[in-house]
Amino acid sequence: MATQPARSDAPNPAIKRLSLYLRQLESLLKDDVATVSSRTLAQRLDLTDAQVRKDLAYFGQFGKPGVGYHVEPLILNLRGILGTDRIRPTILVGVGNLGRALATYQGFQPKGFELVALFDTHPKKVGKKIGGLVVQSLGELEETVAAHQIRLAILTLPADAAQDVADRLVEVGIRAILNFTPLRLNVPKTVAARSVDLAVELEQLNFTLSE
Amino acid sequence: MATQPARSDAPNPAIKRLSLYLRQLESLLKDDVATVSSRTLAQRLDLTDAQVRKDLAYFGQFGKPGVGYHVEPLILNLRGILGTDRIRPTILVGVGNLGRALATYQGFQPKGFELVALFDTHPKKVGKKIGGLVVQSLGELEETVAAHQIRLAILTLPADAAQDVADRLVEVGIRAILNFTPLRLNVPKTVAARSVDLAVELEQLNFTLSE
DNA sequence: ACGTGTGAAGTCGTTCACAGCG
DNA sequence: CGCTGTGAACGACTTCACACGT
Repeated sequence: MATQPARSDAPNPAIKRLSLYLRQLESLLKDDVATVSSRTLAQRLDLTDAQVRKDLAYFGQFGKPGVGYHVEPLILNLRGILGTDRIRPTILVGVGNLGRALATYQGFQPKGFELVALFDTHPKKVGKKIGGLVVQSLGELEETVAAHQIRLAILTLPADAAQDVADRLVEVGIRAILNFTPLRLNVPKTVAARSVDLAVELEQLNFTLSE
Repeated sequence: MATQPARSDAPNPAIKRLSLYLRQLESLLKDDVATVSSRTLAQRLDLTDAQVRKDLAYFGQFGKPGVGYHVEPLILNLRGILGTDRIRPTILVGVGNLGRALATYQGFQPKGFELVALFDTHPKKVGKKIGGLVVQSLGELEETVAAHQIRLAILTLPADAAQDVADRLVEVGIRAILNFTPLRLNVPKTVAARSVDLAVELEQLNFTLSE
C-alpha cells in the first residue's frame, strides 16, 4: 500500500519554501532547463539537497532517481498545491501611498491574483481611478465581495482603522487577509491573516547590524 | 557567578518577537500602564506566557516576581537591544511605485530609521523630489554613502537590476539590505540581507485558502 | 554511477512545571 | 499570594545516511 502524502502534515516552513522552489523552477524553465537535481535547486536557494527532497516528498513523488526532477511538470504540480493555478479575485482596502503602490504593482497577476476592487474610507479618494480600477466607498463592500465571490483581501490602511475593517471583512465572508498594518488583527481562526510589518523587518536588520 | 545572558544564543524567532513586544509595550505606555505581566503581554500577541518570559530572559532579568515587567524601562532596554535607540541613516534605491510609497512612509522615522537619500537608474526620475528628498543618480552612490556613514539600504527596484545594485552596495560598504525584489540576493555573509516577497506572502495565504 | 525517497538521529525551539523572590 | 526565571520534557524541523530505482 503506497503511503499517500498528506499535505496537511507538512511542516509550515516547508510550505513556505514551496514558493521559493516554484520561483526557481520558473526561472530554470525560462532558461530551457528540462531537468534539475535537488542539489542544484538547493544551491540556488542556500539550502541543503536533503531539505529540498524532503520538502517535495511531503507532497508527492516528483523526482526520478538518477535523473532529478522534470522542471515543467513539477511547476504545474507546485502551482496546483499552492493554488496559484486558479485566478483569485482580490480586493485592496486603503489607497494611501502603499495601497496605491500595490494597486499598480504588476507582480500579482502573473501569480494568480487579480485585484478586482479598491476601497477607501476617505470620501476624497472615492471615485478616483487607480491602476484601472475606481476606488469605491466601504459601504459597497458587501455587494462587491458577494458579486465577485472574493475571499482574499489586502489591508493597506491606517492602523487605527484596521481592526474595524477586518471585522467587516470577516463578516462579509473574506477568508484570508494580508495585513500591512503594524497591528495584530483579531480574527476568528477560520480566517487566515498574515502580516507584513516593515518596521519589524527593519528592526531585525538593525539588530544584526549591532552584532 | 551570575550567568550573563549572551544575546547571541537567543533563537532567531525570539529576536523577531522582541519587536512585537516592543510595539505592545509602547502601546501600553501610551495608555499609562506602568507594569505588565508576561501573561497579559502574551495574550495581546497570541503567545504563551512562558514564551514571553523565556524570550525576555535571553537578554536580561527585566521582570520582578509578583509584579511583572515595568513598561517604561523595558521599552528602553528593548530599544537598546534592537538598536533602535540610535538613528540609522538609510538609503532607498529604486523609486518606482513601491519605492515612492516607502519614501513617503511615515512609519520609519519613529522607529529610528531616517531616509537620507533616494537613488534611481532612470534618468527621467533623477532630480525629482519625493518626500523631501531629491532622487540622485546611482553614480553618486559612493560619495553619499561615505558622507553619511550609511550602512542600511532598502531595495525597491526591478528584479533584473537588483543583483547589480546589491553588488555595488556591498562594495560601497553597506552592511544590511532590505530587499523587496523577488530574488535571492547573493551577498557575502558579512552583509545581512532580508527579503520581503509579496508574491510569496500571497501564495502562502492562497495555500491555506485551499485547506 | 547518479540521485531520489525516507527512516533514524540530531538539532533547535517551545512548553511545562516549579523553586524562589517580592 | 502572584509572577518571574529556568532546568527538564516535549515537540518540530533539519540533517544524515543509505536502500533502492534508473
